[in-house]
Amino acid sequence: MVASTLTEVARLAGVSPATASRVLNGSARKPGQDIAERVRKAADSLGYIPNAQAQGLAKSSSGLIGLIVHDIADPYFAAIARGVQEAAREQGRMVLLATTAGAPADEKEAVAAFAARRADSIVIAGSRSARPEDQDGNAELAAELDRYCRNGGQVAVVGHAVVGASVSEGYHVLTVPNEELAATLASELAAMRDDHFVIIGGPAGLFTSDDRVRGFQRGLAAAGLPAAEVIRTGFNRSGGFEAGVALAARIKAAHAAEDSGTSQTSRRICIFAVNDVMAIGAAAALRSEGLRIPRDATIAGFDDIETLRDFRPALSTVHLPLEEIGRQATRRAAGTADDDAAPSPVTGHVTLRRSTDLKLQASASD
Amino acid sequence: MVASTLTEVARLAGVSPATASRVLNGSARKPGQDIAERVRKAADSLGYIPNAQAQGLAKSSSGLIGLIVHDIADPYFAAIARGVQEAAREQGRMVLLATTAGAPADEKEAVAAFAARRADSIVIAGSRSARPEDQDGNAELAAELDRYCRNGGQVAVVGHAVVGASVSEGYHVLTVPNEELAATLASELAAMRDDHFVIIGGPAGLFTSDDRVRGFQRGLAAAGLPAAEVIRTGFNRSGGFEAGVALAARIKAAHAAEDSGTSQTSRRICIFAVNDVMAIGAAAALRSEGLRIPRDATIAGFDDIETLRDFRPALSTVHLPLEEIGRQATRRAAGTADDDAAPSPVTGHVTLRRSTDLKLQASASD
DNA sequence: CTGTTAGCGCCTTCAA
DNA sequence: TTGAAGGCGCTAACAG
Repeated sequence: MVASTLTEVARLAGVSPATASRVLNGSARKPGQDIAERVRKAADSLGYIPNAQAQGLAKSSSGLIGLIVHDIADPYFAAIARGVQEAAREQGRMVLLATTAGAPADEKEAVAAFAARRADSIVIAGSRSARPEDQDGNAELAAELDRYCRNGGQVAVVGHAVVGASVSEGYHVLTVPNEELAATLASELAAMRDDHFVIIGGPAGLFTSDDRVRGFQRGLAAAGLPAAEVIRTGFNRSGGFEAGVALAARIKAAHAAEDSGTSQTSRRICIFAVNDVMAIGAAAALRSEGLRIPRDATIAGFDDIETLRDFRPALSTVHLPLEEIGRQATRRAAGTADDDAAPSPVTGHVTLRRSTDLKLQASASD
Repeated sequence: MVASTLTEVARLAGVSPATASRVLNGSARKPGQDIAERVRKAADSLGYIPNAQAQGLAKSSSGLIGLIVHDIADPYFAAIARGVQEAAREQGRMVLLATTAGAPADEKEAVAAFAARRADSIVIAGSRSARPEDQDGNAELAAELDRYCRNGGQVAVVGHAVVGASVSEGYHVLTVPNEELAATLASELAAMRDDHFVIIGGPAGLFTSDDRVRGFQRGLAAAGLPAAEVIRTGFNRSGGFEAGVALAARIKAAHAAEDSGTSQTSRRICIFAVNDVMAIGAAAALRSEGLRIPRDATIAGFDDIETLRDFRPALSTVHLPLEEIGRQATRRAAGTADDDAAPSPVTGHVTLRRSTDLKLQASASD
């Protein structure tokens, strides 16, 4: 990587590097028109591009913002990433991407790498984990973040604070009302049916999942219903699919029992998958087993992933402003938002669609 | 951003910065065990993190790889990004993300920004455009890329070369057989039906779209069929939806004519949307107009987007190894792949599913 | 307003 | 093997 330098430009323009710097890159001082013109001409005749590394070194700031996600191909993270990217652009920064599959140890590495690059701020988008196997990783991550913040870095975490993180200057948490929204979803669903509820959750210890499970149970309780059974599985499409297979077997067994008169009319199952992708997986499983939604079972998800909106039957879910969350987190970490004191909170809303539509249960409607 | 420096570590360990550097960061020379130990201890007692900017400045290389996409939230790009990210990780590099909505002018900016950061290589994933309004932007982009390459940068472009780019050292194009695959798709579809074909394409001038349209027409011609009508619209879900609305009207009109005996039996329509997202949009439009697929019309897409696989009716499409494409491009740009001479080409394959299943046309099957 | 002088933190010859 | 010195490209004080 060889390129013309500021010094070369300056020489060609017959001025000092300092002057060239002043005209080419922002500075409080404004050089004379004639000189400025000369420098600018020299600059683009040489195709000069400032060396951001050198600038960063000199100013000790990089114009970089680090983004940590579990998986950039997951539509949930992709949507957040879009928001982050947008906000970064507004701030005139670039985003550095790191994917970690949710492993705190990897996240720690990513933070260290961002710190090494002197990223101005870091946005952590993936769900926090309190699983025992992540304990050590979490501690290291917390330590790394702490150091980063002490060195003047800004951090914004989506959802929950990093386990063990000591609150310090420059550490912001963008709370997502997962629990409340899940509770609302539960009560709206419970209000109009007599179903048997089952929750398909992620691994225990994953905050986002746990919150949603807890909230849903709370909503059920508030409606005077017993707690739902919780099936723990992977926090992704295939996890949902597996759980769906198991549930399908159960549903079919119940149908069979019912048909043979062995048991009284079995209650229908209403499935709550803690995210849309899992819900889609579960729905696919039911369908592959010959069951139909909402006829044989109803189902709801969480997130309201855009790409999944055209899925049929339309998935009942909880809308989350993913892109906005990304933007907010980024702004928060930039200190741009003075509203750090009273940050505009993230809000979502329950969106009931056909996948939980009772009126359709009688008729076969895929 | 204040952090402990190599000098501090060296002082604490009682050695020279040079030695500390040799211990902490890779070097040919290996310092003595005892000394090395001392340095390492000093380093992490101070929480030393090397300043990548300074390292980059000194070595003039950054460990950065720039990725340019239209929109990171688009599942097509998200999938490619995953591959890029993976390959970058293998190479021990980090990825810098830029989104441009496909505007060459923005892409030029992005390249300049990457160059400023001294990115080791750049991967451009978005479709190239030859639209008149992009002419100037393309020229600038080509110039910028050329300069970047001349300065030692490596560039890999997915699909087509940038319009006007003069082939230079370090400029790689990862060809995607869009045309061939589209032709194959057309012939496979044509082989088993007597439908009236309609193509929903992106704006004229978008290479990826144009290639697929051309290929499809070629396949039709090879099957002895007349060229299909092409509807030009946005290269995204809403473009597909709009086109779908128009087609739905036409289909319904034909049905009405048929019912009233005004016309003879109208032939069914087989829609080819140049990408999956557009196909889904079109399908949604038909559905919202009360039409069913494949009963009232069949439809096929292109890309085989993972998130869309659970869509019903399952979408016929052309599978593209998106993630692998991202990986390959990244490797190519790293010079890692000696196979630049005989690079393993990208291959895809036609995947026919229910959305074009003729046997289902008689029965209503969503 | 312009030029000069120091570094920013690190790597890399070159001597020792 | 280790240390000393110079420079990567730029900015920020300080003179003039």
